[in-house]
Amino acid sequence: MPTDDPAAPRVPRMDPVHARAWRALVAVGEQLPTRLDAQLTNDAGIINVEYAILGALVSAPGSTLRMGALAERSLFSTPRTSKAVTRLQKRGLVERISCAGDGRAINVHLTREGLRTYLRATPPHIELARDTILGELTDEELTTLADLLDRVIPRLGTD
Amino acid sequence: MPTDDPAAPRVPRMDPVHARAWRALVAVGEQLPTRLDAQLTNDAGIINVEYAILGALVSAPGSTLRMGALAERSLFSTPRTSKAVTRLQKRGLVERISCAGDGRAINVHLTREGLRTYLRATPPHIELARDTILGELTDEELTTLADLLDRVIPRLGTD
DNA sequence: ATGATTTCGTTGCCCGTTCAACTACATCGT
DNA sequence: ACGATGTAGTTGAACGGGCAACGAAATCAT
Repeated sequence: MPTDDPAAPRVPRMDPVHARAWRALVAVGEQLPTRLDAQLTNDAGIINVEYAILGALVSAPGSTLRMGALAERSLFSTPRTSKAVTRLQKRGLVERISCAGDGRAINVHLTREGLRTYLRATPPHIELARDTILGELTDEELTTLADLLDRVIPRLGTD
Repeated sequence: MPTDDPAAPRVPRMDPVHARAWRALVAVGEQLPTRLDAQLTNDAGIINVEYAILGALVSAPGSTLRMGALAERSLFSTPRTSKAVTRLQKRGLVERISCAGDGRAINVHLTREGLRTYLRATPPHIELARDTILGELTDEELTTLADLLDRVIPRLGTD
């Protein structure tokens, strides 16, 4: 009795070891961003891109960063960053300042309100990370996980 | 000289060990879905949700699954699944069959074209997984990664 | 100098996702 | 039997992201 049931045809299958890791990564990819955005929206009315931008500005000298540096740091696309900055600017959390030296460049500067929002969003964000990551994993396991992921991630960005 | 530079105020910081793992997970969450969709669109004109749906149907008895089972299996929201099925149906890859026993339920059935598309999409998908995951990691490391992620993932869906 | 090329950033269009109604059917209680 | 509650699935509005086209300023070549 060969197993060539037409309803379950022989289909190319991933190696089980790979499949397990792959499924897990995809699950993270599908669920984590949604979860993050929901939490941040709830706590501070922003989403993850915006939080990342504010965070980058907070730890930048003069609370200011050029548009491109912002995008590069956060690994976000340029249009995505630009539009996020526009949203933040409309809410007064950030301001665009044209760069003296280079007419094309734009400096993004964190306002006091922006800092306030970031400070308000951060504690629950940290809590979420703890409750999600550390909840089940030891420090050693977290380090192992980070080590492994850090070797996978660079391969995601390129062809 | 206290380090209370107004431009770099004391801000709540995540534990470095956590921070590293967290950053890595978020990076996967931001980059992997985009990458997946791009690849699948290129190879078969579908996106990941749709590929997952086709895949679930392929390994379902009778190539048929109820709407809800489809959503639950893939961890996708119900509207998302419904709309994806609509798209697949418009392209003839899937058909809706009203359930005899329960007037509310809908059975989703894979067409021959749908199977063809799935079979066309799968090999490059596997290649992508190999080139992305296995590219740098040994089988043992992949197993470790999957073990760790499988303990994190359940915590993403709740609360 | 001036035209060609490259770089920085923005915008428009299209599409997919979410969230909150909403329809339709089933089921439960009495 | 019949109204109340619950469940399956769909739909409409708002919104964010990708891609490609664009404008504007700097740089380079001759």
